[in-house]
Amino acid sequence: MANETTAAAMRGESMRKGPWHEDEDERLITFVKILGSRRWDYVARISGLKRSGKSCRLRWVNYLRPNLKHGRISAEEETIILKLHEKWGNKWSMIARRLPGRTDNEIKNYWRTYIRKKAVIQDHENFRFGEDNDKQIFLFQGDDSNSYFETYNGDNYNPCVNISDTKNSSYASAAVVSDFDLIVTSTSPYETRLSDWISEFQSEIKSEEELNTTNSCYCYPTWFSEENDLWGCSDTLWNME
DNA sequence: AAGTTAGCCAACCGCCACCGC
DNA sequence: TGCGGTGGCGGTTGGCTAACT
Repeated sequence: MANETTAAAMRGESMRKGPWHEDEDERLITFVKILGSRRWDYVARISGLKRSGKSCRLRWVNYLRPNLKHGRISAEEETIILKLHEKWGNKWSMIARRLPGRTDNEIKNYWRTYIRKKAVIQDHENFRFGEDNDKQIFLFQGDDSNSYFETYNGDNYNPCVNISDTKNSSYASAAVVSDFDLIVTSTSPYETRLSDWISEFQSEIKSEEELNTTNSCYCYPTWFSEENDLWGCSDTLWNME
């Protein structure tokens, strides 16, 4: 761990990092056959690989272990992943145990690249109008140039308000928001991404405001007010409880 | 043909739980 | 009982490559 590396450094060893070479793989396989796939620190030391035990374990589990399947996830596997994720959430190792030959890392990567993307697209295709003040609301602009808001319930973003529908809105209009699409759907911790986004959004909006373009429209969610402003990052947007 | 962007995936990092001393 | 070492896990990063402009 930090300490594994530190310990190695204290022994005067420099740890290798980065991609594994073929000869390292061969050596690791040999020593795992002899010593077993348990005491990784021991395997790392005895084998003479200048890798941490953790790194050895990871390489073995994700790449060298026998009976690993490499290649595309099948439709059946995808179905299983979807079902189990729905049931267990991001318990990648649990899900992986139900998919022989697949690693948690592989499933995690797959989820991030394919399934999530699909889910987002599906959301957008099926988006329905509605309003739910108990949820957090975010501004989007889709491909079809319809701006709308989405709610976040802790797991998903669900479209809810078409802001072009001014009759229905407690949202004031003032300036156009350009080219926003799927801004809040990324997978990093929510607050971090959101605050990054807010910063970018803020500068973009402000510059647009300075231009004072016609055909423009700011859209404020219901919790927005002079005292409680979006850019001041106050209150409900960051309060997920 | 060269530069840029997006997608993919291997590997790393940080946290936590467990275990033995 | 507390502490250090270790393994496991989920989140994140960075590099490679293919696709696009």
